[in-house]
Amino acid sequence: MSEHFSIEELLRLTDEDVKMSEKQKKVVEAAIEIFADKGFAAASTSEIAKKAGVAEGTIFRHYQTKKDLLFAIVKPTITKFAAPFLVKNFIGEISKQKHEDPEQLMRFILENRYEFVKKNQPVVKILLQEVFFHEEFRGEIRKVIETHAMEKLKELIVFFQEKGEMVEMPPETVLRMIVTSIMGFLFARFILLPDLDWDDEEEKEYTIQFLLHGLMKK
Amino acid sequence: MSEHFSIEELLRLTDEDVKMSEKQKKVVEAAIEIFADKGFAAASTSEIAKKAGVAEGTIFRHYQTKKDLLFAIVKPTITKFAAPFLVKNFIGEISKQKHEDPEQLMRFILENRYEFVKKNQPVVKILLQEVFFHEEFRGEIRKVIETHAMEKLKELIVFFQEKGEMVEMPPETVLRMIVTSIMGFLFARFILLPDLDWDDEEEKEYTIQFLLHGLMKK
Amino acid sequence: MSEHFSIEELLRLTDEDVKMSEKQKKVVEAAIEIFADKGFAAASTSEIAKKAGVAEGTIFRHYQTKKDLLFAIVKPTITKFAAPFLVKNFIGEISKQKHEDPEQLMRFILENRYEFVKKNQPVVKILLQEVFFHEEFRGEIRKVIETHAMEKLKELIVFFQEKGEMVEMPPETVLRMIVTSIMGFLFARFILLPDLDWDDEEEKEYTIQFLLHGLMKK
Amino acid sequence: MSEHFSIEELLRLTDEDVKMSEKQKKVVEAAIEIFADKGFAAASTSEIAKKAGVAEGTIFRHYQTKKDLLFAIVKPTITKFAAPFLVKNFIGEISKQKHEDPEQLMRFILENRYEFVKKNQPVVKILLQEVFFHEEFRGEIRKVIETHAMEKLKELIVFFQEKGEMVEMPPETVLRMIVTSIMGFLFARFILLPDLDWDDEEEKEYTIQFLLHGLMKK
DNA sequence: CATGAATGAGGTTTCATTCAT
DNA sequence: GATGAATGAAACCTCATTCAT
Repeated sequence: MSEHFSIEELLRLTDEDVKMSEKQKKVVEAAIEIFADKGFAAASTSEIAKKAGVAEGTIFRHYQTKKDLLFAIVKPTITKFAAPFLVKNFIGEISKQKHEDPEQLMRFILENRYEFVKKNQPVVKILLQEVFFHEEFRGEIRKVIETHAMEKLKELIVFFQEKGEMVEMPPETVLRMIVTSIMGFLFARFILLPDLDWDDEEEKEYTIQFLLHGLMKK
Repeated sequence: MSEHFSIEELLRLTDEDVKMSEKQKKVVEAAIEIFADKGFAAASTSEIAKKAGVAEGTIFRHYQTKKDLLFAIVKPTITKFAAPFLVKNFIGEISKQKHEDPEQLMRFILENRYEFVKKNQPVVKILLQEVFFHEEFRGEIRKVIETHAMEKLKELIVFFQEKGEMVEMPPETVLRMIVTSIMGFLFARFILLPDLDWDDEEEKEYTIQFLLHGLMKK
Repeated sequence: MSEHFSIEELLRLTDEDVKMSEKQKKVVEAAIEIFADKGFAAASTSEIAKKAGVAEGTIFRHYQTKKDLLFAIVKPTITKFAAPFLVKNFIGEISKQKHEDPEQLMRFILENRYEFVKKNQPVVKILLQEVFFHEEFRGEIRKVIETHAMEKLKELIVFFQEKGEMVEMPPETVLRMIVTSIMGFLFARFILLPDLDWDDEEEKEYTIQFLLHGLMKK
Repeated sequence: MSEHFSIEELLRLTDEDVKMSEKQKKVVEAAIEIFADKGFAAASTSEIAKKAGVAEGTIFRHYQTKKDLLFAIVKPTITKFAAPFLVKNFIGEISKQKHEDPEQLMRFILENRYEFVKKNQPVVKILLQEVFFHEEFRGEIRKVIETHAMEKLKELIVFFQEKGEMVEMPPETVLRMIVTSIMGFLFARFILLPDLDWDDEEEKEYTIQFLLHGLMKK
């Protein structure tokens, strides 16, 4: 992938929605709702068709199989979820401006992914549910996340550790703590207990505090 | 219930559902394997029967529906997962002996649940996969965990906070950090990346360190 | 069959209940109830076993197949239903004593069969339901009724007609009117509308009146 | 509903459910044949499909359950069976033209229902067989027959009785005699002994004679 | 492009019957 | 004699997918 895509361009790129007919959009919307609700395997194409207000056959005009429909929905989200880390320039930019301050980095990541999950709740839910069952997803995630993003982040962690600001743990472990804490918050907030009465700003702040205390030296 | 059950006794107790015939055991084993592998909805009873080496009808002699089979497998695990927190005396004991030392408590919980998940990997995986789709599971978890265990733990947290040893956050939030960090580790270790080359003792130690740094005052 | 059986002997004969073990009796009782309720084909042996309080296998120790159980229940009733007409002596007796008076004959038949159906409601219901589906029943009925009873009754009808007391119709047709009227009453009374508030004596009287008016000359 | 429907129009009307595809018609035909032959519970959808020359799934595209198929076949017949009594004007008409003559009325009913049963033998057989097992049928019959038709007929009977032409019995009882005699004839003729060598015109005439003698004064 | 009837493989479940205990 | 676990065929029904219109 070229290194010169802007984020905007990247997102536009993965938003293939643009080329969709009205009916196709309806199909995707209905499928998202039903997949999120009862899971891929328990969802039936006829139910999707009914909810979308199209004929059963119409789905298969756009997606050769039910699985293709799932992939068309979830795969762009995998990419978009990793997007901020993907474009090397972007991380480069970040690290230049903000690496002085690991706190800033963590705040940025949390805030950023919070917004993303908030906006894409159902698809993220589908991804979480189905990642167990589809090697393709795990492969995609591995490819996208590990290869591109992790390296950069690990470099940053090592960089902070060498500056003496961050605790001495294997960078993979540090990464695990960060991801675990952030995803744990988002998971509790949006997936597990979305009906609780959350004070989002406060919880975000606590999560950052916890990470900083847990990972920063002194 | 008598107050003098040890954990060992309790676990043996809940295991004593085991008035199972040979064939029934085979069915349960096969079902666990297949449910864990492809998920409840995508698993077929005929496949389970074949793997168990029994006739398909045999499954339904013991479990009225496929769902009943799932529940029979998963529900005891929910209880057992919460068992260490359930017996009031046990927590009482802990808090008496160890409340001087929150570190001891966290070590205990982590070690304890680590062993549990290690021993029950497939069923825990099934639970994680299916908790999205079966309100019964969420209800059971809510009943078992929140009602009994959480109260006790929250009290402990408040107790530590009042002693000035623990950071000032809502106890629910502290709990979320603890659970998130421990479960995040276990999830990465056993479910998401079980094939990585983990140094378990080291990772457990880091996780504890992270929690202590993140949550303890000074 | 010998001509010297008394009715009592005949009934005792067909009441094989005598040789039944306690469990077998329970099975038959349960089967009657369930067959009458949901029909033979929709009744399951396991349901019968449960209601009878015996093991599933026990049924098949006494009756080789489910169909055998049905036959064991219904066939004696076919015989018993026709019993009053079967024993030649009996009809001979009747005709000697009562042929002066066809009214007496009709009253006797109606009263007699009324008591029988009343006492054997569920089995009669089963017979009516299943006669459509089992040639064996139709064969049995044909054998028992037509061969033995009908001839005698037709003779009687011809006898009355020759005496100028009864309308001139084919005796089969007269028989149809009698059977139809009596069975129609019993069917409405016990099977179709058993919950209505019947004045049985009155309705029996009307039925006799109707038959007499309809079939007697003058 | 307009008051000007003739019976012919009405029957055509209820037949106009017939927006059936070729295959659907085949399914219904096959189902009628098999239901009539072995009863609803003992008929299998796979047998119906085979006889209809369609895939088994095709049945369930048109009828959600096997029971729905049964109802789709039988319910219109219940309505049609009662149709001649349903249209108020029709009975009104009859009573105006023919109430001078109860004989005319009975002849009309017998003739009319004779033709109907003759044309709809298998479905009527199914109805008779299944009415025992499906409360829905009994409910439908009650609704259709009792509510609409019976009242009118009872009024007529009372009318005849007041004119001194008909015997003094409760009108329900008179009705029972009429229905019993007519249905008894039709049942014997078409269901129970259809293979006998019937002289239909003669038997109809005898039935009428029997009813007239039995119910008319002098 | 869209439809929806049709398919047929496969799903879960029921059930009469057998047989070792 | 009685039990009830086990069977496996067959029941009803669902569903992704195809294709003529």
